[in-house]
Amino acid sequence: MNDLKLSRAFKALSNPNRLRLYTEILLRHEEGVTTEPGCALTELLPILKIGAPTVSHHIKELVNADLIRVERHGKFIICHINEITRQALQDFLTGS
Amino acid sequence: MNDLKLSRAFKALSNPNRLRLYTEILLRHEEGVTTEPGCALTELLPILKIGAPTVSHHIKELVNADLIRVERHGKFIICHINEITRQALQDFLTGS
DNA sequence: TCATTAATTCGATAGTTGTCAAAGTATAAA
DNA sequence: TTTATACTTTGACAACTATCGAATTAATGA
Repeated sequence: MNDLKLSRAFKALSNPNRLRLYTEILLRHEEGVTTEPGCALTELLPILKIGAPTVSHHIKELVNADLIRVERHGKFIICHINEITRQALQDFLTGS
Repeated sequence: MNDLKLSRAFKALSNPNRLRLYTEILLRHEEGVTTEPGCALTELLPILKIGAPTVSHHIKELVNADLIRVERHGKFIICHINEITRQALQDFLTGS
């Protein structure tokens, strides 16, 4: 993963609200043994003190940075961690 | 390390030029067996296509985000990786 | 079909950022 | 003490970002 792509991923995590969204998706992603995998957008909305349009915008940024992917289930949007990018960031910080 | 502090560190890595600076400091930090530890600012300047004032500004941002620390050796500024922050970011991405 | 819930798009705006040129400070060397 | 090198500060400006309210689209259920 090149410098530019890495910096885009870091930029997506550089906003506190967006970082929080990613963190929550990460948490729910960790569980996922008995429960369904992924995280519904509706669950995330009440966690933050920002409106739906802004959350929507932030989710799009996370997707654009390849940090997460989303899929629609009827009315709902389900968020998933993109493991490949997550691993790439981790590797970068390891120095490998 | 809390959300806000984490997001500040990620923000510092969100600019390609600043990421590059951090990467170079990281590389030189890795070597450091025969050579002196740390990385002189003067070495970094010619790597990027930006002026000295901008590099100075970026270094300050990296310091403010606790990603690196700097020390003056006579005329020169030597940059060092802050291992604690680096480890914290890595831990965050591991989900721990 | 109508009402409800979930999410997105649009337009606006206040605030932030990256960059530079010019001027300034700090240290060392001649 | 003058000169040169290394770096910082300041002021400015174009570009970008986070957020909101209002309007819009998507899907479901009554």
